[in-house]
Amino acid sequence: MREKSGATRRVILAAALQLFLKKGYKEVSYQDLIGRTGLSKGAIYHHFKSKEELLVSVFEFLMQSMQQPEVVQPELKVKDMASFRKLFLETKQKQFESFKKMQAGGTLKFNKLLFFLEAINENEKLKKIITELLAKETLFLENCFRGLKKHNQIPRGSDPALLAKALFLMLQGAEMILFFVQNNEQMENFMKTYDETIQRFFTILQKND
Amino acid sequence: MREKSGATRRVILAAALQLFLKKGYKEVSYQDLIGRTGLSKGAIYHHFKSKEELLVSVFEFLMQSMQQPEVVQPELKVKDMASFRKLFLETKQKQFESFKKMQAGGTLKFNKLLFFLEAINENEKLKKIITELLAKETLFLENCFRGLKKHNQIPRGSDPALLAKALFLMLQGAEMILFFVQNNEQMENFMKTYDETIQRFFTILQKND
Amino acid sequence: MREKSGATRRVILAAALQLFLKKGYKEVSYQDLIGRTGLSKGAIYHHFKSKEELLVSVFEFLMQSMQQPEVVQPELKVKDMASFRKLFLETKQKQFESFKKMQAGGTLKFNKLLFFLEAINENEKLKKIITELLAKETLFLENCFRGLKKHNQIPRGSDPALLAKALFLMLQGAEMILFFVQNNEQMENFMKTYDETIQRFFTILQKND
Amino acid sequence: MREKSGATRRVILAAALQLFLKKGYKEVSYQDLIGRTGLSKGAIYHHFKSKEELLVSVFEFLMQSMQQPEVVQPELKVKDMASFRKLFLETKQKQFESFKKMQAGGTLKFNKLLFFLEAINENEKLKKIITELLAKETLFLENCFRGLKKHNQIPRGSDPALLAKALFLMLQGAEMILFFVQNNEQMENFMKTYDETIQRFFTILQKND
DNA sequence: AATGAATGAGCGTTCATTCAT
DNA sequence: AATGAATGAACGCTCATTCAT
Repeated sequence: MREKSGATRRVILAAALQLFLKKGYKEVSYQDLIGRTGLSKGAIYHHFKSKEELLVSVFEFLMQSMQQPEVVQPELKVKDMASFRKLFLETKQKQFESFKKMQAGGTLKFNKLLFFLEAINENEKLKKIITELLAKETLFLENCFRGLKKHNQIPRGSDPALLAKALFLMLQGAEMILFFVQNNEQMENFMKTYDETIQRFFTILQKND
Repeated sequence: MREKSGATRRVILAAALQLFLKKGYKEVSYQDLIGRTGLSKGAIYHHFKSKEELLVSVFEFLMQSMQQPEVVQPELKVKDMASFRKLFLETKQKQFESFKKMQAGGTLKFNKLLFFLEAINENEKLKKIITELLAKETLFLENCFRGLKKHNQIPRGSDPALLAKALFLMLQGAEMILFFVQNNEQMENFMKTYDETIQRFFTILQKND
Repeated sequence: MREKSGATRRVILAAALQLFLKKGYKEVSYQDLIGRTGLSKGAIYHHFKSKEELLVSVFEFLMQSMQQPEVVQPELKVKDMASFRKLFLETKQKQFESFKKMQAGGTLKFNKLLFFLEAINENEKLKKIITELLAKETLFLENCFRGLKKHNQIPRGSDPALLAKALFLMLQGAEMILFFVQNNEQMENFMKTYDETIQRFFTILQKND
Repeated sequence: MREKSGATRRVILAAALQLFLKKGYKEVSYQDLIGRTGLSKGAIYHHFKSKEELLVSVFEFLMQSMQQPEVVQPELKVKDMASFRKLFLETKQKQFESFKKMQAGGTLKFNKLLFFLEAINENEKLKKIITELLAKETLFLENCFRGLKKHNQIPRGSDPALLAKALFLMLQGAEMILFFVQNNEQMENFMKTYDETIQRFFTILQKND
């Protein structure tokens, strides 16, 4: 039965995404892709004319799920640390779930960091995409802090942008440490780490009120 | 004689280190190593019986230079933010320089992150080494904060361990972003980023005194 | 309807001819054919059931244009060297032009020799076609020499068949050298070479009158 | 047993030469080379770092045998048509034999023409080598005609250079026809063709004395 | 201690061809 | 008549590793 309407394309993308995140881009061979898709080499090449093109497509595919879900005016939703935590963790949870759906049952091994670094090395264009993603995440945090400020939940004179930047870096650092330390990354570990980091940040922030 | 043998070993290690940091472990071939050392394939195999063994050796070799130089009692040296910044940056600077010396004239392309991630994927043992290195860095920061606390430079009731952890994560996050954004990593970029991050951290810490 | 079908067939033939002459048979892929015709793989296979069948068809198609245009009784038209040259060059010119028309605007890259050799290797039947073509060219020359003989333009006792064979070989040799030496074969180069070769031949022939 | 002193290299060259002449450059795969040499793919790549480098090396290897054997002053040896024929055929014979020796027992399938054309297409440098080879052959013929002229064996006023050029083209043409017509090229066929062509040429030359 | 010849598995990619639609 | 999805063999080439010298 000849597939239509991009179904095969999506099968390849999902398989490639899982494999790339598990083993890294370089380490994934067409043999692996064949094994996981059940398709022939030729079929894969029919849809993506090179491994690099596949990488770029997978990347864009991934970005759809990594995208900060469109949170409408976080500055209105965040009133205190509790609502901040709630919103942030819910948002991340949604990300993971939309990502999980993409995986279509594959194991969620999630070595995002290695994959991103390799992707950047391979194709300049992907660097820009990642940079934009990171900027969006920072902006999201900034808006949250704006909400907090309005409710006097952060020290007077604090700059939401600065706080956002700081927390963002901490979150990134924490995530990175996870990649170094964990072997079988699970969503729960990430969520726990995010939560701890946010709490740590607020502890510091409020220590001297 | 023995001396000479050790010398060859070191030649290989230095070449491998440069190449691993530049291209990543997987991407480096024996061909590359031959090109940079001027030695034969057999000679390299004579000193390291596999690529993985070479990786481990290079890693240990690298760790010597990455090692937090033995700073004697940082808690005695740090009195205020200025002396904190000074000590931290000087320490990092020394690290870079000892590393530069190892490179023996090679270009300092420094994709540490990719290399670390690949190394961890390749060999479990290396994960432990990295984890220890990170712990040492955190401890160093903690001792610095202890010095600050003694001089009442941080809010009363603040936990030096907590502050250390937070700053450490921010520094890691900042370093990571650098790898994503920079192309030609230079020592200067790292130093500048470290400095900015520290200053940001203190701005937040002192905002509400 | 039927017309249209024949038209597609001709589109494919023309594209294949150009490509075969430019890159050689083996080097031309269906991808190339798709690129030049704008048709799909399936469409080409619909008209020619294999690459070899396409080759044979292209070959026959080419032969129509390579065919010695039906020169009526060249022995009546050739009276001296001047009329010989004129007739021969005009005939060749017509060949080129009919061929150019076939190309439908494509660049006239004309590596006939490579194409012929590959074609022969691929399909025994084509060898016969080429052999017949060469025989026809020789016969044409022979008839010309008969005309010359009638007007006593060649040494008494000379055999027109022998002269034809000799000149034919020279022309073939000259053409071959062109393929070795030229990069971008142009009709002008061929015409010039033919002319020079004929003149050389007559110089030798008449040296001792 | 590890081979030394280029023996393996020579094995590869001889095998490649036979295969290239038999099937043409493009058509020969590393699988073919492995089959004929008994070596592994890696071994061949150890000696020639690409197929193109192998082509160039084979070409130079071939040229040693194709080289017009150093005939000392042919103009002194050639006195009449008989001695001309003798010298020319002996020289060709020597070429074939030195070439046969290179083949080391392989079948003498000799599709020189296809191989040359492909080689030229592949690598510009080889074109120059061929051109020089052809020039040398022409010069050899010219010197022979000089000898004939000295003994008044050619029409007064005839230019040895012109005669050489003409005969050379005829020989090339004759050789080319052979490639089109023959399937299993044998030395004998070539020798016979050369001889016939020379005789034809002289018949024409002397027809009108 | 050091060389470099040899191995063979595996890589990404291209190819002519088939066939359901 | 025409499309394009799918196949799988074959391609040139690189790789880490072994080993006789």
